Amino acid sequence: MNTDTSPRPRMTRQRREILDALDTRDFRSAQSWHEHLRADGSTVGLATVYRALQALADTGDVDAVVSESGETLYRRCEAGEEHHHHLRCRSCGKAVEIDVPEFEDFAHRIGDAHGYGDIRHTIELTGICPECAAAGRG
Amino acid sequence: MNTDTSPRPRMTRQRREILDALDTRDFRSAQSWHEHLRADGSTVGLATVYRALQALADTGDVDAVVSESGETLYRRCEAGEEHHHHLRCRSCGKAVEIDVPEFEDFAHRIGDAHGYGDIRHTIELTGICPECAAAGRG
DNA sequence: CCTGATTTTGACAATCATTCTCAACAAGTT
DNA sequence: AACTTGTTGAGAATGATTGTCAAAATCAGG
Ligand SMILES: [Zn+2]
Ligand SMILES: [Zn+2]
Ligand SMILES: [Zn+2]
Ligand SMILES: [Zn+2]
Repeated sequence: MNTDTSPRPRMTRQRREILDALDTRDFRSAQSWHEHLRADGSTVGLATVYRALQALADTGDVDAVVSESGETLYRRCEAGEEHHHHLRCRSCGKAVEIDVPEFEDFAHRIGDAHGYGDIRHTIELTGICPECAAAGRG
Repeated sequence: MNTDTSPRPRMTRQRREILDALDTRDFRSAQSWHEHLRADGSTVGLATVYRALQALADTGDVDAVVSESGETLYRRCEAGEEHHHHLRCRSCGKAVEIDVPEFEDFAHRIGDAHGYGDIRHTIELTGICPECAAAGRG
């Protein structure tokens, strides 16, 4: 059987630029990343940014969370990082990675207890970071 | 000062119908609740359903969660119920309320540790309920 | 019950994030 | 260089949600 169904993506100028932009490790929407890129002189298209971020999220190279307003926010994940969660600033997107070890088991136990299978969980902490609080934002 | 800024909403036929429909205590999108209502003979408009659900969510009479696809799902909350979380079926919306007492404190401790204020948290467990699993859905 | 002040409704337009379309383009191969 | 095939980007399309506003309904008062 051939399990290599998807060839590795080609390294284009756009993909490079997007990867570079992601070094600013904050949570931002695809549109926001696009603005940043254009502001930096890039001519990359919005659709391309969406496609790249989704592809990266699929491979686990970036984290994606859905904000309270329903937008999807993306952030580069530390290489080789394991499953984890975030404490994110609702104002600027700055995030800290957190572990909630006790919860990982708890989730499955609860699922089993109610007969639910294929359990997935979401844990998101949001707040206002020190900088934003000091600046009166948020 | 007058703190009573919002008069209690008028009891209209539409509001009554929506409240009744909510007795089916599953998580459904505004559009889905609207379909149910129409299927039951109601002539309520979509915008009205959106407005009612949002108002109820604001007062805490219904729970609102954002699904992975970004849709907002609503479900009637048990009267007088305190803060809680859910284990929800991704296929049919059936949900069980769960407590995660250990986590409630943890959230604030983590926030303090990083200097983040106005901490909020989201915990959602999703899975496939026994019925859906048996029916091959999901 | 009638009336008027105010709220609510609903058809439809408008928004907004995201996805789709498809012809032009560029990466990587030979 | 020539070719094959994945990638791009402008703009259209989609889908959920919100805004608009005239018509209808609620609920005090009289
Ligand atoms: Zn911040
Ligand atoms: Zn986890
Ligand atoms: Zn189910
Ligand atoms: Zn909680």
